[in-house]
Amino acid sequence: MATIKDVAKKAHVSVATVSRVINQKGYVNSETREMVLEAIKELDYVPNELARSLFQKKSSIIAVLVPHLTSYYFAELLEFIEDITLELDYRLMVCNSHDDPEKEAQYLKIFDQYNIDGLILIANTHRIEDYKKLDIPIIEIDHKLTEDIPSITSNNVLGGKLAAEKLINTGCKKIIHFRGPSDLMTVRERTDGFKSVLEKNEVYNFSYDLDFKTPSPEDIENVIWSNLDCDGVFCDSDYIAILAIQALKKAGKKIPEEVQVIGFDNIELADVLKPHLTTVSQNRQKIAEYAINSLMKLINKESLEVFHRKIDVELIERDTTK
Amino acid sequence: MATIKDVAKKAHVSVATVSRVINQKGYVNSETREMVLEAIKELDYVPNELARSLFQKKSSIIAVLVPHLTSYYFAELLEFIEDITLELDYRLMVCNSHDDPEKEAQYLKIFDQYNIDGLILIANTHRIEDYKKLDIPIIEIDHKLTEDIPSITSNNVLGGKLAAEKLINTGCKKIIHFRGPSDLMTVRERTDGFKSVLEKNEVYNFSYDLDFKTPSPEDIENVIWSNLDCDGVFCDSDYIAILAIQALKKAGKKIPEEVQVIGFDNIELADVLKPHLTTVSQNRQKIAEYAINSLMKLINKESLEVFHRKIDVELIERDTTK
DNA sequence: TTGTAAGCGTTATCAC
DNA sequence: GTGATAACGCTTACAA
Repeated sequence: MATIKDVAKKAHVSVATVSRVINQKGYVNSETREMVLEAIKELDYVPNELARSLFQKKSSIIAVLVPHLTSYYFAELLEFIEDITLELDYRLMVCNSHDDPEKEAQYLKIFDQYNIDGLILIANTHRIEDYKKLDIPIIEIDHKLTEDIPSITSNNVLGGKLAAEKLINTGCKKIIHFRGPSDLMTVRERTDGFKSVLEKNEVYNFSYDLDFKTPSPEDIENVIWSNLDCDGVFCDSDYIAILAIQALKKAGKKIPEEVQVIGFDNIELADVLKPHLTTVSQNRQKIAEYAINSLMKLINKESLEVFHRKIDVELIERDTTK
Repeated sequence: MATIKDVAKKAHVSVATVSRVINQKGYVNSETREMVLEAIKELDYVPNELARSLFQKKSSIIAVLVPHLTSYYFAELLEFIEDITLELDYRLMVCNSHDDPEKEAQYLKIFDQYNIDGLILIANTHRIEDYKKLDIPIIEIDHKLTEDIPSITSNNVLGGKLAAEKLINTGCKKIIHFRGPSDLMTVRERTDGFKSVLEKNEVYNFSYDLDFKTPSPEDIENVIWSNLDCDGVFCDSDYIAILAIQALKKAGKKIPEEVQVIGFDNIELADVLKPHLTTVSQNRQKIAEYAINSLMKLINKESLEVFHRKIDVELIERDTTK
């Protein structure tokens, strides 16, 4: 590994000059520059980012703390985030919390140690204080833990409303809402939006809590078998919706003629599996873009025009609704 | 952010002593140690890993280069890898190549810049020389690009054989093999294993190439409609198998009575979607464990007892075979 | 326009 | 046992 010294020696200049060339800062004679560039090329020199980081107290690394890697929603979000950060010449450190406070704490420490420039936080946790202690910029996705930490979330209330309106407008009279854990803000918001519309229209409905990561197919089946007269199902994830559809089919229900189903997320499978799933689409690309964008602003000490941003969701109508 | 100097000052000792305490190296009086520990706690001090890395020329960061994040197979592999690295107190840098040589090249540069300690390579690429130039330990997963780079792969030949044997033993006479891109080693190996058994038994079969990331449902459907007399389908991924099952159902085929289907990977959905999919299971946990294990050995300058390791696959029989 | 040298936060090698 | 101090590879005043 060639160092800046090697380059300096080869180009017969000082390390300061080489540094100026690399960083395109300060004056440097164009002939000298050529020599240096030449030497850099010959030696295959790349500046050591660690040394740089040490001096500048910034690492060009940003961390993403996610609760899981294996659910499509998070994986795709991460993929978008990675795309953008690479473009901006930042690196990505993945931190998988497994929703485990212990692991989060472990990572929290690491962020300081590596001069992480910023953190994208997608956590179901509630250890707000620990995050506030961190003196690096944070952008939260999906949740809004506190007013102090800027956030990007989907407009979940709208999502709930859109689903409810669709089901009502197509004549549903008894609706099951298979939701996520109701202690999550996203879930409560969707429920609020959903119920607000249904109650105004006096349509019978109830919510059943499931785990997002491993929703129990048996539970779903049981709920459906004890409510065979339902004609609408709204699910807080497409994965849950897929399970619900299976249960409904098993119960001999025709979709969408007898029962309509709406999912949430718009994962890849929603458009592939049959029947194609009507779903509330979260714009993950936009979420990722705004998140990184905002994070960059904070890193550059600029202020955010919108501190808590809501990204609109959209109802994608496919074959599980009329 | 407190530094080692702050701690030294507070504890009325030199930085050298603090360093000794932190690293538990060299002699240090137990009373002094107590004082230092006290100071560390009071100041909430954590050593700066970048400075450490700079000196030691190791970063405790390992990089994982993957072709995608959104396919379940890679996501879960990454998840296992992250689990293990965190346990070993290493950080993970995710590098998503999108199968794009440009991006790979970009990342290749970065590995040097950050003193990355090792690389887990899961690439479909063939830029062997560039990787060899890298003077960091590499473990390759899924492929074996060259004899020089140690690899961990599933026993794909065995996978193909197991599938073929199952189909033959249950009476299949005409078998379609929906495989991945045949320029991939994994795919060729599976094909080899598969065909070796079928040809020995003189069973008619043919292979059809698909993209792993976005296999075309239309292509699958077309192939099936032009081969309605087939009674066995072997797919190189569970995702493909799911699409094939849909096409078969649409064609009015009964599974497994009229047509049997076997997938590959054993993703989560295989055991959830109906009919539950018979599949060749790749042991991702074991692959991840061996990969990190081997990488650690290389990092510690130890030699590997097995340079190219094959992990056995297993046929998981569910409801799509007799 | 260029070079010298201090400093970023560590660790390790010496003396003492 | 402990403390100076050089070194890791870089950037940036400040001099020249």
